[in-house]
Order: sequence, then structure tokens, then C-alpha cells
Amino acid sequence: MPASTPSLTPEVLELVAERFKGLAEPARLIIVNCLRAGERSVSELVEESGLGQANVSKHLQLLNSLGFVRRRKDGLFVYYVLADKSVFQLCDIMCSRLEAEVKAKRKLLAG
Amino acid sequence: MPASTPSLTPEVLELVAERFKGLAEPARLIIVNCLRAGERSVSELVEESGLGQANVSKHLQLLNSLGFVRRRKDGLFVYYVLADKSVFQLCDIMCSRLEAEVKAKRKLLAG
DNA sequence: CGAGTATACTACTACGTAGTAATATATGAG
DNA sequence: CTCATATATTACTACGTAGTAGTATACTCG
Repeated sequence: MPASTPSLTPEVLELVAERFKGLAEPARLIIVNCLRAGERSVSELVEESGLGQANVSKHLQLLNSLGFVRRRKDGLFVYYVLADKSVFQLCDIMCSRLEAEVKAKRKLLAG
Repeated sequence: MPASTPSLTPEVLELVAERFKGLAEPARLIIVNCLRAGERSVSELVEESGLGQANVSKHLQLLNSLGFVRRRKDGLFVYYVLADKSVFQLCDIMCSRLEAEVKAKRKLLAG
């Protein structure tokens, strides 16, 4: 068994689940969506998202610990950026699934 | 704004989050992983996963309601299959992220 | 130094849900 | 019909965590 294709042991699946859980929260997806346009400070995210400051801060800690975002401190402000594009790949796949569901439901109602 | 590129409203993000939550549970990933090899009855899944029968049944209901799996009844048995390959795409992306994390941590320890 | 601001942390409540035992439903055998 | 088996459902407990108010920390300015 080569190291490049590790089997999906329960331990690995637990780590994978933990990362899915990071995106399994509307508030965090809202934050991620705000970051789509680029780097944002915490207070900017608070304003754009409409969420509370403590709440945004907590979600950002989680996203950071899972490697979805990166922090950069500049004076009083802390700026967050998306770590890479894979979040969008993930969301795109989920959205495709949603579209397929809607289409299937329409077909069912029509037929 | 064309209909093919819907904006990610809070409502849509809530649906997306709901689907991520479907995969944000080790037990469900274990079940999905068992289904990777093909169609399985509930009792086969119970045996292969080591989870309780009621538990497996409940997880399968959820996966089914989110469109990740499909049911087929045959006599006393109910067989489940993965609805499509997108679950693997999602898991693959997450695993790539994990590998990158591990690599980054090694680099950090080595440096 | 002290005052003001941005972010993080702590303690707490409320809610969702994973897991389980017991039971219900459904199908097949005799 | 009765019995046995496979799956689903219900009721319940235990645990995790989202959101929030209050507070602490860190930085800037004067």
C-alpha cells in the first residue's frame, strides 16, 4: 500500500469529517463568501455578515485552525484571507448537487 | 445576473451548509466508504461498519434525504447505493487539504 | 502614563443531534 | 394464521457547539 493512496481508516475519516464540519455552518459559509472578494478585517466581516463580533471571531479561529483561512496582523487590525481555492471547489460541487436536486424535483412534479 | 450563476444568498448557503453537515460525521463517512465498493444492504453495512442497526438506519435516512444515496427494496432487504461520484470528489479535495496540512507541519518542524 | 479601539477569550444558555434500547412495521417461511 | 428476520421509528440521554454578554488583551495616540 503506497503512502500516496492511504486507506480511509476511521481515524482519517474523523479528520475529514472534522473539516466538513468546518463548512457545515451557514454563518461560516457567509464569512467565507465575504472573503471571496479578498482580504477582510474582522470588523469588516462583522459589518458585511451582520453577525456579532465575538461570533465572527470564534468562527474565524475555527476556520483558521482547519486551514481554510490565514491571519495577518497589522496594527490594531487582523486581516483574514482564504488559504486557497479549494473551498470554492467544494461549494461548487455542493451547488451542482443542489441544482440536480431541484431539477429532479421539477421533473417529478411535471411527470 | 443569469440564472446559471445564482448569487450565494444566505438561503442558498443554508442549504449548502446542510449538505456539508451530511458529510460532517465520521459514522456517515464510514457508511459512505463501505458503499464505495458497491450496493449494500442495511445489515451488511451494520456488520462492515460496526455501528448499531438503528444508528445505521438513521444515518441512511439522512444521506438519502440529502440525495447522497438511493434505496432499493428487495424482499426483506433494503439496498443502498451512492447516488453519484461527487461524494468522492468532495472527500478527495478534503484529503488533499489534509495532506497539505501534514506537509506544512512537517516543514514547520523541520525548519 | 491613560484613553480609545480592534480583536480574542470566558462563561453561559439554548438547541441540535448522535447513539441506543425498545418497539413498530413489513416481508417471507411454514 | 404464527414465527422469524430485516428495517424503520420512537423516546430518551449525553454531548457538542452556536450565539452572546461581559471581560481581557493588544495596539495606537496624545
